[in-house]
Amino acid sequence: MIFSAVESRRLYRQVADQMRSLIESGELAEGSRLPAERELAQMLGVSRPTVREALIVLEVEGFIDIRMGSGIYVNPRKRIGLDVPPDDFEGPFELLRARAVVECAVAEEAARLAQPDHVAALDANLAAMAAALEDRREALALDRGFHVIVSSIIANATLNRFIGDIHDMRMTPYFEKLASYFENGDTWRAAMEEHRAIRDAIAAHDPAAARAAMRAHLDQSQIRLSKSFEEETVDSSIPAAWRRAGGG
Amino acid sequence: MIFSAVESRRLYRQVADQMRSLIESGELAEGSRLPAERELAQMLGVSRPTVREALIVLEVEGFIDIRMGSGIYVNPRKRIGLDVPPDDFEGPFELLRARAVVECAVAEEAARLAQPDHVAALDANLAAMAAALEDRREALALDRGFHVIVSSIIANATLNRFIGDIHDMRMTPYFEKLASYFENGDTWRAAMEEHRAIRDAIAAHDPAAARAAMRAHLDQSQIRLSKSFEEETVDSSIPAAWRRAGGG
DNA sequence: GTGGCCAAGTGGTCATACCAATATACGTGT
DNA sequence: ACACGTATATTGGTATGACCACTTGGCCAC
Repeated sequence: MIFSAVESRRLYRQVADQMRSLIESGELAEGSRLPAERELAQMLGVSRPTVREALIVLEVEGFIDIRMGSGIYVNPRKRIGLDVPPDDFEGPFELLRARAVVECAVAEEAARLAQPDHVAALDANLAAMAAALEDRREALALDRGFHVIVSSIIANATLNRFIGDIHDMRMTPYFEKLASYFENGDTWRAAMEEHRAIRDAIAAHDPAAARAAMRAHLDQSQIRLSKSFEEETVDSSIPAAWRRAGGG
Repeated sequence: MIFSAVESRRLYRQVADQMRSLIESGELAEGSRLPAERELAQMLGVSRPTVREALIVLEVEGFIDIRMGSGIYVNPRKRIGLDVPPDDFEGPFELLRARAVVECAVAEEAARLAQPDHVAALDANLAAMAAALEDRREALALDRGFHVIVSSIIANATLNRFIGDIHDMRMTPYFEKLASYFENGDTWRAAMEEHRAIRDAIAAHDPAAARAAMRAHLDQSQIRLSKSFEEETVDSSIPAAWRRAGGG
């Protein structure tokens, strides 16, 4: 394959990922003590500062507890999930299904309540997207922004938070890596056109059309995602579990 | 004071705390670039490894973005605060509206996918509820359980988590106090009957009926909640803001 | 004007040394 | 024999300096 790990070049990240896997898989029992930093450095073939940086990552994420002068201990598994919920990990297909359920209903309601300034916000978002089709980071942020704006029309903090959280999951390293496979200027352009259809339905105060447009957008997103899996089925870096489900 | 900073003796933590404050207070604008690591080290009077460790903390926490060869940039402010949501506090009416949007769609989909064991789980929940109408804690837990079971029929972890989280909010002190005003054996009995209607519609694989039944249940819940406000309008412990909105 | 090349700047990694806090072993006193 | 305190080994914390890899932007050739 042409693409290599885009971001994981940073060594301390690789070390952190490796250790996190060991903890998540249970190979490192809860409460057990890890080897000393100097030993870990030798075992992993890296320098001690690199090991330290990796350990700090895991400490901030809550996986381990570093005690000065004593050692490094594996924390008991509690609710850690900031961006790494180990057990009930949610894959992209699952996310899209959840979005289909929630955001279709949201779009329907938004079409009823939309005010002119809401439509103006959507237009501004579309204009910005048109200028950022080739910038992955910017496009992703604007995509999130569009859906958050639609949600904000309902003016319900609970729904806003949920939809914001869902999109924040796409910013995690796992999804970033996955996204690098199938996101490009063309896919963003298609997504933008689907956004425009949603905007038009909302501006026309047509609930049924808004729901349909949102549904179409998320269906197309799933199709784009599926295609990327078909093209890259050999890549073992994508967890096989992600490919299950998806429904239709 | 007796307690001193027990933990912050670690220098890189102090540095991280200091920088985090600057970002949160807005003194470091979003998107702006920080000085180079070497300069920061000199400015703060610490070594470069210490600065790096502090920066890694902030990166994992999501405050900054470190780009190799380019620099360190302040991330746009997203939802970072997990335990301090005083601003966009969500009242019970807002919660019910969010539930109406999401759970109606969920019930509709659940009616399509329900299996016999799902219906059996709902029946077991109803039977337990019938025996716990006078036990507030137990009834509340069973109510949560019913809605989680309905959600679980769709087998989508994201939705399950969202609905579970929403119901968990009702366990907070604010809601507990509020609930004590209007929850009693009669209200729980009414809720149980509405649950039964939802169960019947799901068992009959009737999506439209399931949606309607869920809608009716949440509408009735809102009416029960409103009634409690009418009766207790003198109680200042209930934030006035909660009374706004609610729709219908 | 355009394109490619190169060099300055920046984060990433390494090696080593020493300091500070903790844990353990040992020896002394009771 | 037991309790306590000190000495020492172990381990994390910080510092210094060097070099590598990547990004960026300007310069130069075309």
